[in-house]
Amino acid sequence: MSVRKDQIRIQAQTLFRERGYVATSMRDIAESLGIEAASLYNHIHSKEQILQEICFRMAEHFFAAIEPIVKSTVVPVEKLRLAIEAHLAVIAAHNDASAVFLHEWRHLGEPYLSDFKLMRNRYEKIFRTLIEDGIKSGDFRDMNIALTARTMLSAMNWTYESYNSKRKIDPAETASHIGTMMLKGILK
Amino acid sequence: MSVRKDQIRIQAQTLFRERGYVATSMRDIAESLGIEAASLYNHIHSKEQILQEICFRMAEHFFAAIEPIVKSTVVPVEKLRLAIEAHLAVIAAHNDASAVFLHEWRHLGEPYLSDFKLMRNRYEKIFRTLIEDGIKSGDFRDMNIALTARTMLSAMNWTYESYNSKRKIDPAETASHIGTMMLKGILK
DNA sequence: TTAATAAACTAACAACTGTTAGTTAGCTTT
DNA sequence: AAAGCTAACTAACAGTTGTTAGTTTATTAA
Repeated sequence: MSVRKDQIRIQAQTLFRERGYVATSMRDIAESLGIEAASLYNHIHSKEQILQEICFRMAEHFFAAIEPIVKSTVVPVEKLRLAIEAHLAVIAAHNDASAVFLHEWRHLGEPYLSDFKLMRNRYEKIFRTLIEDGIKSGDFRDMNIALTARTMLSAMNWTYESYNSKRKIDPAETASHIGTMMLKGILK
Repeated sequence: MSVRKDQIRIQAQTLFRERGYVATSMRDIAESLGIEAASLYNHIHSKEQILQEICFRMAEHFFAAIEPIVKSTVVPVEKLRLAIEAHLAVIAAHNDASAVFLHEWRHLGEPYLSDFKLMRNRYEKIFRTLIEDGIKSGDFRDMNIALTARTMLSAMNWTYESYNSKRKIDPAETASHIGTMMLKGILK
């Protein structure tokens, strides 16, 4: 909504990523914006609301990136490759927020925590289905689908770390390499 | 050393894993042992010392598991497969501690934080070398070694999650599947 | 029996936490 | 010029934090 609220969320993303949600105080966030902690409450309802918005906005980004690919008519192997690249592109585009999304969601209170878990499971299910389709088409080996999906997602979800350091990393090269590695890993 | 100190560390592992280091208070740890918070200080020096011991003990476990494999004379491909299985066996054997080791180390203070990062880099370097050897022997494709090592470790490091739920997961099957997936992913 | 030790206790501390209430200064709209 | 709104401020709150000091109790050693 307001521009100030966006600034708060962006500063919070950085701090939550660096120190973690619990170790970041409202006074830390305020200081990074050059205002007092109490002034934050002109723009947001609570500390947890900031976390909620970071987490659920990221969830939307991931779904938005992957849904057109799922609905497309390309062959299973290529569909999974595109999904991997889309997922990695979202992480590269929303670096700090991805770190918070991946590590700090457990500090959400109810009912947001349950909603979050449901959404995450729904997202993983998309990858499970893509893998299953590849098995049915005879391209992938017959394997433990849940285990494969979790392994693939974890092999991707560390990449936000690499966009922080001094070395300049090319997101496209990263995506290409991880995509190839994961696909070769499960092809017949 | 003392049995009570071990009990404190074990309870802390569970709580740190569930709620995170910062969100776990000394009173929480004390309560889980049926004593008062102040009584903990008869056995430990500080809250952070507990975290230090969890993290550095785990580091020792990982090195101890992998060093004999590195020193062995098996062929590069098999060496990497054994290293993957050893790494996954350590995680399976030290479930809660692995979660803390992987996620809470950043709350270490100096000089422990720097020491930890050095050790972790040294450990990753072992995997980088194993991959490099496989490239030199002509078994693995020529690829970004650092990127490959990080991807492999991340593909392994989520597995502590799976040993918590109601479903009974077989660590050996997990290790076998992830090992195969990673190796096929990088073989020529 | 006496002395020493280990491990618990109660009480308290200063600092910090998220948040609320009430106020003020500067724009914008009437 | 007057009124209203936005976004900052100061001050304070009740609760929690890690930790220390001093005391008590039970077990072990002399």
